[in-house]
Amino acid sequence: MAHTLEEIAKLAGVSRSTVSRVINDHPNVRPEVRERVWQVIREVGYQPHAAARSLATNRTQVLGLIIPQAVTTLFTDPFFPHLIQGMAEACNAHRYHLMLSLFTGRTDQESLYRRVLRSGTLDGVVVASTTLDDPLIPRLLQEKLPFVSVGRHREAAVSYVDVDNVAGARQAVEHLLRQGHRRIATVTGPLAMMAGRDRLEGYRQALEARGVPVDDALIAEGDFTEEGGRMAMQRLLPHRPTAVFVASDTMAVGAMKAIKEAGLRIPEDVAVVGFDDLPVASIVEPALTTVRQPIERLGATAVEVLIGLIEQQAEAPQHIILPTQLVIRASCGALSGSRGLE
Amino acid sequence: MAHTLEEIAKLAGVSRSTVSRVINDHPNVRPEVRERVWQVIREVGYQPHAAARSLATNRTQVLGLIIPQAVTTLFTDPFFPHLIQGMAEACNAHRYHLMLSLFTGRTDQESLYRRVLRSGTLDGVVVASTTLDDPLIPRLLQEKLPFVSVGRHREAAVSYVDVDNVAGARQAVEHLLRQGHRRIATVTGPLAMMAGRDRLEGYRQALEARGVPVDDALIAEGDFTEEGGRMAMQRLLPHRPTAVFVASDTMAVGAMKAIKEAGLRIPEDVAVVGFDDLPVASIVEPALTTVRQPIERLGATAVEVLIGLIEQQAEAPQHIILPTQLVIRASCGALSGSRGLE
DNA sequence: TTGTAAGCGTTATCAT
DNA sequence: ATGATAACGCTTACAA
Repeated sequence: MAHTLEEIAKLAGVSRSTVSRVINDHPNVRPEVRERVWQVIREVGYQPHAAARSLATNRTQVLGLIIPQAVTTLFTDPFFPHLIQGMAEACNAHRYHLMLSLFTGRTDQESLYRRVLRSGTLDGVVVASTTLDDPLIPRLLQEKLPFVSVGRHREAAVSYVDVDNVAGARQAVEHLLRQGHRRIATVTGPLAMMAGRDRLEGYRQALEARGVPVDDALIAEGDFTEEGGRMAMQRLLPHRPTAVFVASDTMAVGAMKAIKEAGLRIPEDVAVVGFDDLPVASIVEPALTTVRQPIERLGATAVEVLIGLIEQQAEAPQHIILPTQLVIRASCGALSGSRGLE
Repeated sequence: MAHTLEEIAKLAGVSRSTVSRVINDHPNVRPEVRERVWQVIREVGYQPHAAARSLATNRTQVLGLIIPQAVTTLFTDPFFPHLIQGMAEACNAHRYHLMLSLFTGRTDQESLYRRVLRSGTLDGVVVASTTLDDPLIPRLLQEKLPFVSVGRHREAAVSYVDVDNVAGARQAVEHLLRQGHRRIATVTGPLAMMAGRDRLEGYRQALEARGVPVDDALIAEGDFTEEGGRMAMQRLLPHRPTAVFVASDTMAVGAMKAIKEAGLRIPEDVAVVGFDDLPVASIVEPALTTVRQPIERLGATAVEVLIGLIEQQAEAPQHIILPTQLVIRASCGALSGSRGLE
């Protein structure tokens, strides 16, 4: 069933090295010989043994996606499936494989780190949604394993791929300002994550550009979960915002619940804008105005950058920022124009 | 940086074989020697080279999750993230790794099959949501690679883990019958999938047990997508059902849209029950009554069964069915009791 | 252009 | 209880 180079060689009447050359597309093989060898390979359905090859070349053709402990609960967020889908497509296209390492609750971190990072199983790693001080990053830097972060990182040496969170948030808030809103609140993401900080920064920039003072009472930190969004919104409501920019759609769903529970209408009493454009954004009522980010492209790009690093077509650090796009639906009040504030 | 057995041996003043024995917990090593070797290993942070080990043992400690082409669009369904989470946890617990193979659109199927199944990279495979005639199954059978299907399969030789779709659907429909409904429609899953068929079978059984005739006009096939659910419901509405059992929550969201678009109320005019208990079930309005399935446990169980097969603690085929649970919310009208039909 | 042979880092068999 | 030594299946100088 499982053949070896040696057998193919015998069947084709050549030596092991010649078969190897054929398989690896080396020059210096007579065309007729090459063809004969391929013939045999196809006939018997030969497939090189990955481990043996990897032992000889010190390459595995396997990339890892590492999602740190803290976010495994968030794995239910559609962000990750999209990211993975993008990564998987890019991997397939480049003939790499994708290994998934979720640092789940009871896992012994250290042993998993070692098994994953030091056993030579991975040619490179994509890390997603780390916190700013995640110990994984220095660790990776020190292992000298090629890696790319999905999400900006302050450490200059880190290669990353990200969307333009600052600009996206700024657009969202500018849109609300254009509607005439002045008391605009925000539910931020975790400020321990760059995405959380960047979206808050975009909020600030938009207000300041318009000369609207930033009021700390109108800023509440969330944790990217629905329940977190709901609780943050409850803290904001007493300060009477007329609009709120929520840093993720999932949190926005929670925020909308809080608003409705308080007996207020969306968008008449409080306009809402989210971030992500997840499917849920068009399911909720009213449909959610939000900032769309190209998550699959983010994943594909991360893989491509990583492969570039591995195959040394590029040097670390690589920094790539993808654009976002404001998607206007009913929750911001711009469609009905009913506020008449334009 | 990357040490070898040889180096550890030298540092500990023993032979390579002794170090190997220590690492693999073989008996016949003097306790003091064992301790000395571990000491060195810890000091230098040695980690065995996976490829070398795998070449010698013919084991990789890697399991594959294969999702066939047709469903990659469905990867956005929260079903997969949950499944993966369960699988990842089980893998971590048993010191296996998880490799993800999505058969994405433009992929060359055959070459990916070969690279994945015949290169010896995987000790075993979990396949998810195959269609009944998916060529992958016979292929796997023939490769003699241990594998487990998430989802029942008619081929007797196939090991599988599944939830009790028939009983779950039956419960759902029985619940509607108990509410007094008689014109109960159903939006099925794809009938090319076992889950689609089984849930339809449960629907049938419930009706027949009550002596309610099964009316084909009240059965419409969906495809597990929201839009598919909406379209199927549109076909059903002219036949005036007073209730509908939708074979997935995602489709139920679409069905609810269709009902509302037709100017009907839920549950007063049409009661709705879904299947899955995804997060969206509690987000829609009214909240969706649905059949909860233990998706993470499904994933974990699949991995455990697979490992049993690989390590030969069990013989194929293994068949495991997990129970479901009816979750009653507002969309079926049972909470308000407003239909007064009880 | 092709073949020979020496690794790659383990495990496993056999002596000792 | 420990140490040589031969695999495992491939790549890659080096020779021819």
